[in-house]
Amino acid sequence: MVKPPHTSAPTIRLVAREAGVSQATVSRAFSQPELLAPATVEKVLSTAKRLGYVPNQVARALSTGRTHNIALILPDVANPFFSALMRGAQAQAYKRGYATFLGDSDETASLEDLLLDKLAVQVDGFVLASPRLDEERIRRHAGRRPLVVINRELEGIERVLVDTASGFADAVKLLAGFGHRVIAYVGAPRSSWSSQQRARAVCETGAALGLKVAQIDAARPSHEAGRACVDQLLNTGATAALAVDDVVAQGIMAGLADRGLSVPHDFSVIGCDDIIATTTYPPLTTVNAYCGLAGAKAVDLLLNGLSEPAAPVDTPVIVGELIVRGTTGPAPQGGVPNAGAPADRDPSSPTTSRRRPRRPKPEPQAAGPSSSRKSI
Amino acid sequence: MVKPPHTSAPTIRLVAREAGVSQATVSRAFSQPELLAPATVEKVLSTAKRLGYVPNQVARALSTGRTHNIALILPDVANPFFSALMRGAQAQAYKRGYATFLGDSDETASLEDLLLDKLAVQVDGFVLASPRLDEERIRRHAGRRPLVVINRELEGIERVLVDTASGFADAVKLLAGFGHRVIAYVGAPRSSWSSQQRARAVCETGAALGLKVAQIDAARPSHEAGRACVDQLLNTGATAALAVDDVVAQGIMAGLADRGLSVPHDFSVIGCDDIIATTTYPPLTTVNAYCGLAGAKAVDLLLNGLSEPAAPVDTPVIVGELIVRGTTGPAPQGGVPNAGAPADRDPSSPTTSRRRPRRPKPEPQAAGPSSSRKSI
DNA sequence: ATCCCTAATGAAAGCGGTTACATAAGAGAA
DNA sequence: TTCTCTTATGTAACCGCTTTCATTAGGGAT
Repeated sequence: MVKPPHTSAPTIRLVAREAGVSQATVSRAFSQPELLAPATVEKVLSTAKRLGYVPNQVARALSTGRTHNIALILPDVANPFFSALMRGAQAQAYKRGYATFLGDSDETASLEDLLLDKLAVQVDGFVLASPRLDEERIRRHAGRRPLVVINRELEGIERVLVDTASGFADAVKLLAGFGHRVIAYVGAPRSSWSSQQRARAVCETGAALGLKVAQIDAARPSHEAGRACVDQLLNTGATAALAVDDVVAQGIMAGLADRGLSVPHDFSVIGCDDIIATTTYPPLTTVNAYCGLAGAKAVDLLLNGLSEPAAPVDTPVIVGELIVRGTTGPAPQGGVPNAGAPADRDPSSPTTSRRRPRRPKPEPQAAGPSSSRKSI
Repeated sequence: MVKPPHTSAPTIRLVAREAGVSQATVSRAFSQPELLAPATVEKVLSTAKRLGYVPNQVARALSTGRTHNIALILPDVANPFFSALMRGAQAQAYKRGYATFLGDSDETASLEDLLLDKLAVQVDGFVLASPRLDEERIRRHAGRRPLVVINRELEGIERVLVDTASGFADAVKLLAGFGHRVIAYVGAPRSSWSSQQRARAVCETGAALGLKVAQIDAARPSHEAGRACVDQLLNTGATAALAVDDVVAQGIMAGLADRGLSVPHDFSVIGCDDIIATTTYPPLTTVNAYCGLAGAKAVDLLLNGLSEPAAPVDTPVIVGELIVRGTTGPAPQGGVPNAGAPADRDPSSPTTSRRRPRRPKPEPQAAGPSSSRKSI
């Protein structure tokens, strides 16, 4: 037997001997003190403290089958939506006495599968955010360990959904009120539950208000994709765009800037998630997706299910709200000004008739609780 | 004894019985097959496969003292520097067969301490990124479990450092070449090792080139802080700023925009980390800190140390390089134009003499491998 | 044929807890 | 007083796997 790498910690046996009680008593002093005489508990805990004893989670897990760990599996930690989600989830798990494994699937279904397999024995349950896995395999994993899914609808599997439909509907109304007649939705691939939901809300509300709605689906919802689709976007005749998320919205803003168009004077942009929205310039009008809350909720659901296995499947829905900031304004009279070719395609072209708009009024400090982005 | 929540997996005993061998043989078939006759290994593995047996990590950990887990403790997952770092670390750990716990200390030393305590028994070692903890406590934890620190110098403790000094020196040279005579460094609190290192590089190089260098220390390195310090920044007479990280740099850009100043025409800005640099507009000139690489290196160091405990303390240094993009340009003739008060302080003031600069030439597609920022 | 050595396997004692079951000591109730 | 029922604690059997030590069977060497 290989000795543990460092000085081995005091065990329950040592504490028992020192306190003059049995192992069982020490164990109970920690896990079920109500079974013991108060004086005994006191005695045990104090000697434990004196010796620096801490119950060994691994041993406890082996014996009880409860690890007090959960795992959070997500497609990409570097995506701020997921970072925020993770932050919320980890904090909530910690609060409830659970430690969190992180699994980054790098957007691939197979890696997701492997992570789920590998971590299964070490955790009491999983939170699976925006899974890339097919339904069948998700169900297989769910059959082995409790599992909560975020942003995917699977009948019979616990899930938390972020409902941004009403937020997007409000966003469309805002644009209609500003006089926009043609708007566009820039989405992710059709496989994304969230993107589909948002697209539907935009189309329906737009139709109800008599707007013309164009839809563009980016190959992947990235900054680059948002930036690249701007030509296509302008061709639709739209004067405003709603993006599937803030990152794409920011990309669209960059693309517009490339063409010398100013936001919101020449074009309005709305994002979703409210995660990098306050750091753009102008600050982005967006639909708050309460990412952190979604993570925390999922953890709660999972842990509640653990203590009450018979509980019925609950499906909390988080409703996102429109937050109006600086990237939305009146529709430009006469449509979008004839923008030059993008700068990087024609760097030598003279800067023609570029109007600098009146400065958008940035919502002063009331930009909502901005996520802290500190540095090293 | 409470039964494990779900269907219990087949154990080593079952496999042994089915294969007609002893437990020990099954165990060895998995961990030290070279001790067994090839035919036996074959027989055991095939019946194991048939039964769907997978060795239980928890039991293995209890018995061997090796968990095959590590923990990554960092101040804030939502900070893109740390998300990137985490991504690199987790991927590397996975490659080497280790699972990763995530601990977010929310920038507080005490929580960091608790996380280290709580996770200690479940992991073979820690990666501690930019710790907020005091040296004494770090050493205490390091005495209990192997521990690698990122971006902090502690004699005798393994660490990986990201050396951005030469990158910042190059950045100063770039600015000097552009004719800037007064520059400023906007840093984090003095407690940050990285910020100190960068400040020194800027001051020394600036002095060598005959530039005047101002230093501003933000209370926290956040977007808001960067934005808020712009007044102070302009008062120094500087025509260019180097920020401790990209987030602060982005904040500075927002603050300059508030005042109607354009980058890089009126003012040059340089960041650090290269993590959100390609998503700003114009794309940010920055010093690449190879965040992901730092995370991966730290994991390697940790795991190598685990297999060879006697190995000498190694201190890999990752050298960051200057990446020139669109936020740096020639110093404005006659200094920074007299900017109006920030928009949000005087929203009614007419937009006076605002010049729209010639469009900065954005480095076309060669903006480097942009981190993927996808959405749900 | 005898001895020694090696290779392959098994038996069983942990790893550090939890918990079913047994036991002992009081507290009421009859 | 005797019996039953709590209440507080101890004993010991696991949890699933690893590993030491013992055992057995061949395979040369002498």
